[in-house]
Amino acid sequence: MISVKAVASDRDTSRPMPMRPADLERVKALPLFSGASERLFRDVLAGCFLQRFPAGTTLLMEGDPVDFLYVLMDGSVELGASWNDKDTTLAILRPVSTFILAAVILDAESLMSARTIDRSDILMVSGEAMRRAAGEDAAFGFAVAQEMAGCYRGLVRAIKNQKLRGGLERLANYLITQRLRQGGGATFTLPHEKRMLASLLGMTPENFSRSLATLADYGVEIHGAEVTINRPATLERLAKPDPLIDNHQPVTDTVTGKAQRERWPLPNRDFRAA
Amino acid sequence: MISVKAVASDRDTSRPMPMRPADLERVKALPLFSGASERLFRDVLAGCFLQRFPAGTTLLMEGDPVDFLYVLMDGSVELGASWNDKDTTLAILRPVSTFILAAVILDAESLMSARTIDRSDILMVSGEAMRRAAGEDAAFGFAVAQEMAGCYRGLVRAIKNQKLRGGLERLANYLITQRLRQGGGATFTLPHEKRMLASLLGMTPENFSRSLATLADYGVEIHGAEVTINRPATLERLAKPDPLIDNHQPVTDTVTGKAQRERWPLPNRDFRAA
DNA sequence: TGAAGCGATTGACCCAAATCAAGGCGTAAC
DNA sequence: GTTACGCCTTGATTTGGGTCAATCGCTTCA
Repeated sequence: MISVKAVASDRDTSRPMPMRPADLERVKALPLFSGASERLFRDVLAGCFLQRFPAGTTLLMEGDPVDFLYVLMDGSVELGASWNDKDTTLAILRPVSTFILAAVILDAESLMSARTIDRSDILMVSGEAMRRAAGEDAAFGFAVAQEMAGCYRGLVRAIKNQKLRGGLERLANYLITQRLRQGGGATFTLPHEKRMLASLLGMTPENFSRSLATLADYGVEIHGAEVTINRPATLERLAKPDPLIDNHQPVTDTVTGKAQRERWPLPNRDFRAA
Repeated sequence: MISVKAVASDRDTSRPMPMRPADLERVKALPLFSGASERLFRDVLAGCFLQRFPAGTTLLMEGDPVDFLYVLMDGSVELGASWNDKDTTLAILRPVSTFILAAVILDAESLMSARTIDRSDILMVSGEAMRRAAGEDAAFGFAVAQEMAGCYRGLVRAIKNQKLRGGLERLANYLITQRLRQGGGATFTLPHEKRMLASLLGMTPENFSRSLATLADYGVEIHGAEVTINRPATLERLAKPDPLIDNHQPVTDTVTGKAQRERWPLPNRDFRAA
């Protein structure tokens, strides 16, 4: 549970934002929309709105009906779940990402909660418009199917990671993945609070801390959020990264969708529908 | 690892089967295909073939390229994964189910292995035909998206089950779910070997056995594969079933797709694209 | 400049689950 | 029948991870 300071300040209230042309371009660049015709794109985004939320805002609770597809334009969002007074982090999103697409497609209640981590700008797109467009436009329907397939495969990886590996191994692989995603240098920065990473990796903050300390034996130096991997080969011998669990694709400007991440590093057979 | 006795018998070799009209009807009844036109259905299934496999046949290994959508018509199939000499069961399928749809849609390698548990009849549909049809026919593309969304939500439930609950709780909820799926009577039958259920629930066979014994205190009687729940309320107090984790939908003849299961028990807002 | 609050760390302890080992039971092969 | 093998169960032990508690350090705010 992260509490949010209740400050009576304008900064901390959510509010509508003007939608700039640059924002539109970034949305259009998403694989989900990049194949759409100008007309379909306008139809789907008609009535959408961009909104700024303060850090710690609950966008959606588990079980809530889902009326919008959310697109994170700026900031970061945590997807989580809870049961019986326990809770866990299922994913941490960075721009530009869509979320709760599955619930939108099925017009179902959300199985996850969504909360802003930092102040975030979020585009909200009519779920009804999404469903209508996906059912009427073959190319768009296929793009939705591909995006869903990518999300599905991300979860398969997550379950394998969770069921087959121990905490230390999950952490080691997380660090290797982060290193690659941040350019591959020896030093990089943990992108979020350690407590949240612990929850994402399915461990307590205490064990996360202890596991980080253990990794010193494998050449991992920690100073605050700064991580230095001095002996990558040693760490990999422990982590045993596997392309069928870990998605080591570096983050680029041109590749942002879950489906795209899943297709890498395969050669691009005809990707979009002919 | 389940070893298969190598018996030099005709029964134990896979072989093509004639596709009966009744089989076609059962495939057509799947939500994935039920909205398709006769023409699209014929196009997609052109070149498909039905094949009978003996028990224990590996249909697909992790990392294999996926050329076909598989449809389990009869028998049962285990989807699994392994890493570092450990392995785990991700799902156990019963007819009529499709599998590895996500890999087909993205033309990607499989993240899971697939193995027959019993002798099984499996329909193999060209992945290329699936992708082409999904990209050309809006209704079919949307049906694929819905099916993927249903599969996705099934995995979200699985991760929540795994990360938020302990072994005993997972078992208790599994029993409650099985009871409902088998008609809701006090007594029902475990549908698979205990060792496989243990793997599905993320525990060792030893702990599975011990956990079953523990549940005697909660009114659960075990005789072989026969389970009797004498005090459902007591068991539920332990299990704390949650509609956002457990899918308690009873199995019916008319509802078979992953997407359909996810929509229940919501009222049917216009399901198929208008 | 404190004081409060929160995240991170560390240590002591406990519990759940994995491992190792042995034995029972049912089924299939000979 | 009898043997062999696989599955299941049960017990003893170990281990990974969770819980509880105390402390440190940083940031925020009065």
